[in-house]
Amino acid sequence: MEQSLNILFNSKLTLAILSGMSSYDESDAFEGASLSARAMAARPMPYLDDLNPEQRAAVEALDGPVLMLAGAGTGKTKALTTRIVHLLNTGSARPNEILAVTFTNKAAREMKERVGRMLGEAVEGMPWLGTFHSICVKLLRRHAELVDLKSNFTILDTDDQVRLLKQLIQAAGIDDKRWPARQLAGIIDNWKNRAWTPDTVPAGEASAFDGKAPALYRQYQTRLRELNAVDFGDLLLHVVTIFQQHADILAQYQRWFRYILVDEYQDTNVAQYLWLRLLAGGHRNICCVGDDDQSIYGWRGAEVGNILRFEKDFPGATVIRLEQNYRSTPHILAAAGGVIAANKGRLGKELWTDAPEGEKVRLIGHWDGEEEARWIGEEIEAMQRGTRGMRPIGLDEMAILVRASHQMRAFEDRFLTIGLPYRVIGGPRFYERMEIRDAMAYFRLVVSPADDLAFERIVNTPKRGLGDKAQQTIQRLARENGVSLLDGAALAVEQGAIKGKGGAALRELTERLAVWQHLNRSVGDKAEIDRFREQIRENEILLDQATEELSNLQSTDIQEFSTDEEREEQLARISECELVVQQHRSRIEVIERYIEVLQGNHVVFAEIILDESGYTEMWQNDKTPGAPGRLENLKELVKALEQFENLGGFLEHVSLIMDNESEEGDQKVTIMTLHAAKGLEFPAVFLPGWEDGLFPSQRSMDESGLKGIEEERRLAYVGITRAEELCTISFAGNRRVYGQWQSQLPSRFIDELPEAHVEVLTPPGLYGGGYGAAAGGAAQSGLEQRVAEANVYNSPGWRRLQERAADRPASQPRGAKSSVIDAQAVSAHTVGERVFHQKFGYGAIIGIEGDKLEIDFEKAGVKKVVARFVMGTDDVPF
DNA sequence: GATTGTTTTTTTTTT
DNA sequence: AAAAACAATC
Repeated sequence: MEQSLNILFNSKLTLAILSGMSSYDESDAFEGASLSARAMAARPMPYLDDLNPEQRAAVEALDGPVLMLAGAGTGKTKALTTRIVHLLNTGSARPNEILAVTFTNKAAREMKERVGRMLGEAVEGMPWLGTFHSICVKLLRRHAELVDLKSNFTILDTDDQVRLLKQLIQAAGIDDKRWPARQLAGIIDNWKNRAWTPDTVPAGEASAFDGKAPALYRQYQTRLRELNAVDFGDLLLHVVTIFQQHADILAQYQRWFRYILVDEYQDTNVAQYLWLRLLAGGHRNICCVGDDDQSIYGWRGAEVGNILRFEKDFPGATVIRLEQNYRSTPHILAAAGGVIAANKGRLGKELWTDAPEGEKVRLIGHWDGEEEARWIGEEIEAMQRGTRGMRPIGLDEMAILVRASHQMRAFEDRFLTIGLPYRVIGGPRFYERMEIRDAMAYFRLVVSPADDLAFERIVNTPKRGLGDKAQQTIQRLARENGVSLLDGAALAVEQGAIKGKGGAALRELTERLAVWQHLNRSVGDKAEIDRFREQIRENEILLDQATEELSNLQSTDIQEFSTDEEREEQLARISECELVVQQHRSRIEVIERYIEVLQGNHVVFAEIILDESGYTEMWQNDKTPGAPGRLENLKELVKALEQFENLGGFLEHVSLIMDNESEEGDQKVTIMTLHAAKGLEFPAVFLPGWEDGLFPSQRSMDESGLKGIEEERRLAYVGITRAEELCTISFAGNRRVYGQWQSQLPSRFIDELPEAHVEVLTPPGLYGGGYGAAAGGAAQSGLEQRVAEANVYNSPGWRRLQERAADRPASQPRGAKSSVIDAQAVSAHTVGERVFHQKFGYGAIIGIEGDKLEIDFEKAGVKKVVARFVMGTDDVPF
């Protein structure tokens, strides 16, 4: 309803704008809406004075397609927010007619804040400023029925997805060991990113997963529909489908969103690109902001091609380059520029700055990863005090940016021992942690009883003695009766289909859930509250009676009883009575809490659910080291609830929020991945681990070849450009990989650093060691040579290690030394014999070790198995 | 079905 | 080296 009203209003405004767009002064032919537009147009635009000429051009080019190529630190967000303000201020659009998309919630939040600040809170929030995903949820809730969903669909995360796929894989009789669900989830995700439905997956791509992937994809989509659920990829894909199949709806939104702004355009995937192109198809008022040099999400479907192709997609587009950098020193920019110059097919930008020259980028090699961490720790402490005539730098102003999260450990270890405060950004997301997801599953089940996935997750968590068999019974009953799993469970309880402890526990669970669901429905119900109050009164009467009886009993002198028996009886009566009193008291307490819930206190509600389900207790009794932390997390979860209206609202928001709030406050060094650092800046940045295989990552090179290296190079560019004043790159000659020591070569990106902007430091402990970090690097020769001089490969220590390595024989194949023990003689099996194993199928014995057999299975590869789990076959060996 | 011991795998990056 | 997955045992 609200929508149609707005459209009515909107069409009036449209007329006004269409006629008056080119010159603001002519819109007075229209009254009503146009009046406000004109009034706004007359406002001064002080915000434009804060911009440089390019930024200003980008802000003022309101109509038609605009591509803003904004290098790192060039005031991109400023231009974008000012553009929104300008749109509003000129009366070109109302807040709800602007579609502004970002990739992360953080970026969306920041933009909202900045727009709000610039407008002085005059305009209420913009409903269509958000992430691709959050906007798609809104759209999809409105039109869910067009893709066979109900508008209260649930959003699955990766974990749910994988569990669902695992079921499908097993149901299809495929070995889920050889074809793990994770992998299939990745494949399907990829397809969805490219906007491929089960019907449009190209034949060439279909071969994955033994050629069964497309069929599984189709089944998965069917199953999702049955569950009334979508995954992340579906959010985009469904909306695109709706737009493609319903021209009227598309047209409505094309009119509705008068201006479209896109942040980080280089990160869009095909589905997002289609989505944007469809929406912008009418007026083409689309402004995309991005930097092809900062495209680092190719692995999750981002297409740099989208930004490279913009001018072809939108002919006549205005292209504006923001090249003046306000963040970094010239040396830092030049170093970054030197690295990125090696990439091909760039749109081309050259960053420049007015800032004073500052320090060169510093480069240092270390003996190993621990040494690197130690050095950086010392360096941070020195910089904190102020070193080499530089100002003291606060811990908050320093960051260590790593390629992969496992690199963080060395720094954490080191910083813990020297007591340097640090903060890790990234890591497992709060809402992905097991305990949080369990708790959320309980909440989901209370809000929507038909959520089968949530039910599956928590039936036996905490342990209720409901194993596979019991769960299959529930599944069967649910399927036979065409009801949800929860209802199926209720049926099972009624019919007594599950016996013993499990049955009793299941009864309690279903009853409890019924109570919670009732509470959830009755929030705000006055009559219900009165009913509970009545119950309290009843209990109070009973409590009074019991109390009185108790005091009577207690006032009787126990010595009055002549026999021991009588005395014992009396004592038993007293304790029974005490118990009754206690029971009434706690009942009253419980009901009081229920009343709080009914009065709308959903925080108490969450506590009740977690307590009564036994979930809190489960962790309290858990003695694994992680348990206290998990309880803390649960507390945090409950606290986070405070900010929402009710449980339902909380669940809705949380499904899309994947970034964990970083606790602010204390001075701490930040440790995070390069990916997480995009969009951030720090006065001092450390970039450790620049070694071939680690950075650029081996995997990236193996999987995507040259393209992979280019993306890694962009990652290097992102890393260097995070630094404002001081950037320190380092590498180690040796590093532990999977617990094995490996020697490393310096990253090829190091060779690409322009030597004029780099200072090579000498690591302490080499060349007879002991000089300060700043002592070395005076040679006149090329950078590469200087690196060679300074790095560990020329050091005596390095040679020593090489020699030692040569002495040691190459590592033996596992088990080789012990496989000849005489147990072979007593074994019932012989090497070469063909055998059968329940789980792994047929295979040939290739080694015998006591009662353990090493078998090369035909399907499962080489495994070690205990002999008694293997049956001989009559087949001739080999 | 849960607990214990053993083997295998993991290291990109995330809405 | 540590976590996860698995096999075997209780």
